[in-house]
Amino acid sequence: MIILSKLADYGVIVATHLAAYPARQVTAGTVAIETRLPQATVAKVLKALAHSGLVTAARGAGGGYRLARRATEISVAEVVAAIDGDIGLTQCSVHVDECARTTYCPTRPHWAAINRAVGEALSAISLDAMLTPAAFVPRMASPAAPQPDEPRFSA
Amino acid sequence: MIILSKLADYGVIVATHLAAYPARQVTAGTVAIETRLPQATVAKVLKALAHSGLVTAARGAGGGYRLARRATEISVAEVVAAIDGDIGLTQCSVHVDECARTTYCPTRPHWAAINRAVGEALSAISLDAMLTPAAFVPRMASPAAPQPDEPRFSA
DNA sequence: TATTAACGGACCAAATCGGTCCGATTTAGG
DNA sequence: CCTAAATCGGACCGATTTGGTCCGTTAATA
Repeated sequence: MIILSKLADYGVIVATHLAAYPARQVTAGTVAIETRLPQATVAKVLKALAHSGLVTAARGAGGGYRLARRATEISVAEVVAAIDGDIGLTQCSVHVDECARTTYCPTRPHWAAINRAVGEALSAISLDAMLTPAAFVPRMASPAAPQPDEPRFSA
Repeated sequence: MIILSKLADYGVIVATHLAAYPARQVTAGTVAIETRLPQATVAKVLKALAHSGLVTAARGAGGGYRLARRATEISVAEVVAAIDGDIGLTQCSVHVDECARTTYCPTRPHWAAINRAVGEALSAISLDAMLTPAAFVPRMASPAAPQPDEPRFSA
């Protein structure tokens, strides 16, 4: 299974690209070329980012986008949430009222702890951190060979 | 966005239900009734769990399913992976070869660290733990009011 | 006033997902 | 044996979501 939608993935790429040149104001078309992503899709992604306030948009000639905050102060979690919406593991996490099992489902309360962990993992890394070279990423390779029977969480 | 598919969610519910009566061998129909889930879907879920070796299946009259291991030794991560497949945040996490951006995409290596965190969160909790009362779930409620501008990771 | 570029939304094709159903196979019991 | 009970392994469909494109409108610059 893949957790992030393609759009959210693009969102992180685009936002990280903007973070690489903080002062510059760029058009959606330029970002598309530089990231080698389809331009119509990049425009859609930037619209979503602008709508959530992560980037500021300037219309008209000479307009374009730029980060609304410093790259150290925007987390991957925010970018993902801007495009895919608020993050929850299960149906009842996001749409609490629509779950008829609320009263008798024993597993439900336990998702909260896992949810926190996922959220914190996504919140802990900033766009600025995404720009640092891969060599500095902590524990990128598995310390030991993965157990064959264990589910894999690959890079 | 919702991370787990409905089927995977059902899988955890069903597996947890089996964990509640470790010695019993039950049919898919019985599990469906007791969990109040549609029986055809429960059958599908149990098939997937059996295929991955998490539960053992006995065919024929008097057959049914039971956990293959003790409830303390099966993690939520395994149940989810059995139904939704191996877990990865991005496309390039799961289908490494299909990503044309591999060579120049700066963000790619950084997903590994986040991936680990998500995987560990899902691996840390066992089916047995899912059965413990909600009052013992650590830090279920937020210690402080959530920041309005921060993405939410609700229960 | 013309050009540039974001905005807002509609729109479509494709893929995925939830859910059901059926024939084949296996086991237990009378 | 023969029948009933169950899983197994797929196929299958309808609904929803998703990825991606396009267009008219608005706003800003020169």
